[in-house]
Amino acid sequence: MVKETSLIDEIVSLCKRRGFVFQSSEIYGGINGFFDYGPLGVELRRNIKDAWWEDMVRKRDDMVGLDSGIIMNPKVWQASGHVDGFSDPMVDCRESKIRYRADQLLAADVRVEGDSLGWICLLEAVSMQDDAEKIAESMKRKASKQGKLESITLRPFDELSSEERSLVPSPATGTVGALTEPRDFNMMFETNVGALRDASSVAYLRPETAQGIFTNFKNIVDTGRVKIPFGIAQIGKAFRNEITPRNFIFRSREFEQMEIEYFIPPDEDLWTQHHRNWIETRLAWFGSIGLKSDFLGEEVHPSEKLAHYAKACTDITFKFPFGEHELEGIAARGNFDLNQHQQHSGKNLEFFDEIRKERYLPHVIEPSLGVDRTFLAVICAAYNIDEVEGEKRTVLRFHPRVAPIKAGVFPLVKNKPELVDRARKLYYRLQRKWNVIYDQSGAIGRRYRRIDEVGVPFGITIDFETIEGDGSITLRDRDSTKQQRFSEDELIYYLDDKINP
RNA sequence: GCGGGCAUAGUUUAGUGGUAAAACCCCAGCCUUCCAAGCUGGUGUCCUCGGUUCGAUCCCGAGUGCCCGCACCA
Repeated sequence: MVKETSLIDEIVSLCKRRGFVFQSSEIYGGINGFFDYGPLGVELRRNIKDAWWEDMVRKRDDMVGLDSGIIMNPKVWQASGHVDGFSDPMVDCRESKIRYRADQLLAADVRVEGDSLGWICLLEAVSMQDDAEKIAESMKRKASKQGKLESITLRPFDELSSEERSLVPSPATGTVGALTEPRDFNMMFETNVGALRDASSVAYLRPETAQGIFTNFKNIVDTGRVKIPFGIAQIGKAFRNEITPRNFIFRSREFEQMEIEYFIPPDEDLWTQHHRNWIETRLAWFGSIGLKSDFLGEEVHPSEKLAHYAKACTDITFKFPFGEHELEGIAARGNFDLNQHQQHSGKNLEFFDEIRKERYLPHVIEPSLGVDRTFLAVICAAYNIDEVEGEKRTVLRFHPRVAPIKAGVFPLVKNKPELVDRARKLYYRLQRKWNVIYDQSGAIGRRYRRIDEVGVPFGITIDFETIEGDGSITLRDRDSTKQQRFSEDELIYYLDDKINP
C-alpha cells in the first residue's frame, strides 16, 4: 500500500457507511478539520484509550494518572513558549506561491559608498553570509560600479521597515515587490473567560495536554507518594488551528492526546536509556492492539531540526495509505518545561530525592500519542478485501482487544422459536461482559459478512445441534472463517482469553 | 493561505434548461439447516445562498466542504 489514493477514500466511505466517523456539523455543510465519531467509532476510541490507560497507568507501579482542564491560566502558555512560538509570521511570494517563515528569510541592502545597488534576499543557512557577499560582489561587477562595497548586514524580513520590505526581491523569482507583508498564523484557539471580553480576559484552548501535567507536578509530588523515576499520564482533547487540516482525521483541529511525562534524575548518562526503554515499550504496545511491526517505523529527528530544549526526539511512524507519518513522538525534553514554569510562576518545583539526599529539577521523557491517529492506523491496518470461495469480502481485522463489537450472536434461522430463545439467552449473558450484537435477519452467511465489515472477531451461532444435540455452540472466526464447536462455558473462557489477553 | 479538480439516495456512480435513475447497503415482511440466495414493500431539500430564465439539479457569481500539488505542522 504505497501510493494508492483510492484506498483511503474507500476507508473514509466505510467509516461513514458503518458509523465510525462523520464529518462534524455535516447537515450545515461541515466544518473544516473537525470530526464526529459514530456508534462504532466511539467504541473503538474507548477501547484504544482503555488499552493505553490499562497498560501505561494501571499495570505499572511507576505511573499515575491526571485529568487537567482544557483552559488554563494564559501564563502557562507564555511559560511554555506557545504564545510566541505559535505565531510565526509568514511571507508569501505572489509569483511562485512559495511561503516562507519571515524570520528565516534574510535580506540586505547592497551599497557601494552610499549608493544602493538594490536588495538581496536569501533563506536562512549556515553559509548565508558567504553567499550574500558573493552575490553582492557580482552585483557590483555587473553594475560596473567603482568604489568599496559596504559590509553586508543580513536582517530577518520581519525586522525590516515596511518601505524596506517593498524593495526586497523574492528569493524564488528575483522580482522586487512579489513578497507579501508578514502575516501572523497563531495556532492556538482563543477564547474569553468571564463575561467581559477584553485583552485581560483572553484564554487559550490547550494545544497539548502536557502542560497540565507540568503545572500539576508539584501537586502530585506533594500528594501522590511518588518517587523518581515516575510518570504522569493524561488523556484529553487538544486544539490546534492548523493552517491546512489534511488526510481525513490524521490532522484535525480538535483531537485527543494520550501523553506521558516520565520524570527522571538529571544525570547526563541516564536519559538515553530511559528514552530507548520508552520507544521499546511503546512499540510493543502498538503490537498489542494489532498494529504489526511491518507497518511501523522509527524516525529519529536530526539534531539540527530539534527544538532548542530537546535532547532527542524519535517518532514512531505508521505506513498510512497516504504515506508514512508520525503516530507518536517520544521526546527527551530535559528540564525545559519545569524550569520555565518555575521561573514564570516563582514557585520552587524541585524534587527532593530521598535516596540521593538532594534537590533537583527532574528531566523528562515525553511519549505523546494521538488517539485519532491511532484510530486511523488501527482501521487502515485492519482494512482488507479478500476472497472467500470466489466472493470478495470487506473485512476489518481488528485485534479482539480493540474491536468495537466483540461478537455477534445468531440463531441459525429466525423462524424456529427454540433457536431464537436460546440465542437471546446467550446474547444477554455475553452482554454483561462485552459489547455484543444480536442479529436474526437474513441468511446466516449474510450475517457473517455483515459483521466482517465492522470487524467483529467472532460469530456465535445457535443451531439444531445446540438445542437438540449435545448443546454445543458454533464459533466462527472472522479471519479464517473456520468454525469450531464449544460448550457455553468453554466458549466464554475462549472469548475472554482472546479479548483480554 | 495560493493554484487545480470535484459536490446527485447511507455508499458508488449515471443523467437532464421542463416534476431524477441504477447497483449495492439499510429497514419491515415472507422464505431459508451454515459464508452477501430469492420475492414484496419502504427510505431523496440533486451542498448552500444569490443571479439569468416563463422555468435552474444543469448556465453564471459567491460561499462552504472534499480531493491533489505548494507551503506550514512549535
